[in-house]
Amino acid sequence: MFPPNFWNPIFLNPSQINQSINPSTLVKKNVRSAAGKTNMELSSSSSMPGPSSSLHHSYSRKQKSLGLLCTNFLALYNRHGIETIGLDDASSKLGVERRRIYDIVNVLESVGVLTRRAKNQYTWKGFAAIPAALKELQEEGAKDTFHRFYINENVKGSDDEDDEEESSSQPLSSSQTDTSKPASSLPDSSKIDNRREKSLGLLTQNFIKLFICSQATIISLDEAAKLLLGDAHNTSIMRTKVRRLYDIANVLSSMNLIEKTHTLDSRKPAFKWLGYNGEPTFTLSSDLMMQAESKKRVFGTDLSNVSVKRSKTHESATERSLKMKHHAIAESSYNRIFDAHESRHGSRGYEFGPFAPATGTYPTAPLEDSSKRAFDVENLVSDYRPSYQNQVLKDLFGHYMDAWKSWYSEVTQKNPSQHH
DNA sequence: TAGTCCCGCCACATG
DNA sequence: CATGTGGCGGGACTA
Repeated sequence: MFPPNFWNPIFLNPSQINQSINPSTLVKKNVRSAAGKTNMELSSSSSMPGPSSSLHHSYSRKQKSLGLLCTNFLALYNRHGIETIGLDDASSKLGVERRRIYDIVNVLESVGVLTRRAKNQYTWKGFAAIPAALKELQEEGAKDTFHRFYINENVKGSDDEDDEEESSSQPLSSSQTDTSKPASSLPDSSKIDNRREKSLGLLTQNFIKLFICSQATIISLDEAAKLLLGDAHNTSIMRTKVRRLYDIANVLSSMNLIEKTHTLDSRKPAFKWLGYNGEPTFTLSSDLMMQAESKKRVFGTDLSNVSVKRSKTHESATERSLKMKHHAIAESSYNRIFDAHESRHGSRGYEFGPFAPATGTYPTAPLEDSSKRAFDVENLVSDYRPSYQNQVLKDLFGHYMDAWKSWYSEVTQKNPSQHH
């Protein structure tokens, strides 16, 4: 093993974050052959490790995950004083290609955390903007066609797309968007937004609506993909859609808006909607978080997991129709959300290596008590509280640095050979 | 093996 | 035409 997030800015002092981190020193940059294939071994030479040469500890997919990147992005910008974010700045500070920044920014924007101001430039709105954004999405979903997703589960003859995005601008989209079809090229006309229809941002909003506008609390990505697509789609489309949903899920997870679990009935992996609980939560150790912050939350009772009804499939879908508005999804399932689970593999899978807190759990979200009932949109809005984050973060960084240092020295001593 | 999802080519949008 | 965006899906990595 090696320092898990070695290059991860989160383990650096905020002040150090400014000097860009350059992962490529650790991981070899991929090279694409002319043929377009990638050759990703790390390597230092042409020696090539077989595909399975696991040993190259120097590379860990996890460390490059979109979720982690998002966490770092948030750590970097979610604090006072930030009002503008430059893509190049983010890209260099986080040490990733700009392409990745777009992924993050697009979903963050769809939830209101960011707003595009100009080319290469985004305005930081902060988590405070989430409640309003969610509320809007909910209303939007409630009124428009969205419900039909729940009404007829299979088959859909005409699809339509629902959506439309932020601000309720147009009444009903109408017309276009039908060409959903296959290869048929499209009749020029309004196809321009064909692209927009498939954007990560819109997908994100629709994905969220799935939770927000229904009583479903847990949805698997496959279900989501089916719902979001008209359905009945060939595997290829589905596959692509699911890939995208993974991307989205990763960033939403790092924001703690959702969390990974699995469907009750089936063992299939799925995501649970957590909603906005008031704080960003960079998912650092809860102990630290708690101690840093005069602790206030108490572990709730845990209890079985989840209530809920899966969305789709039979009647559950039918009945509920779309009256979402308030239904308290909250009730039952809310407390355990932040406690119970998570302990297993770090929540969302990030690894904090030695930082595993004393308790051995990696928490996700400490947040304040108001966390539990997170779902009444109305309350959400009022629930927001300015963050106390700066101080906390500062403390946390200190802790992490210390932990890292000792851990690292320990490891290197045992294993002098591994540097990097 | 099934589930994840990184990575970067390249089409499209904009400047 | 150059640069900014970002859809897309191959296939590597993981559990």
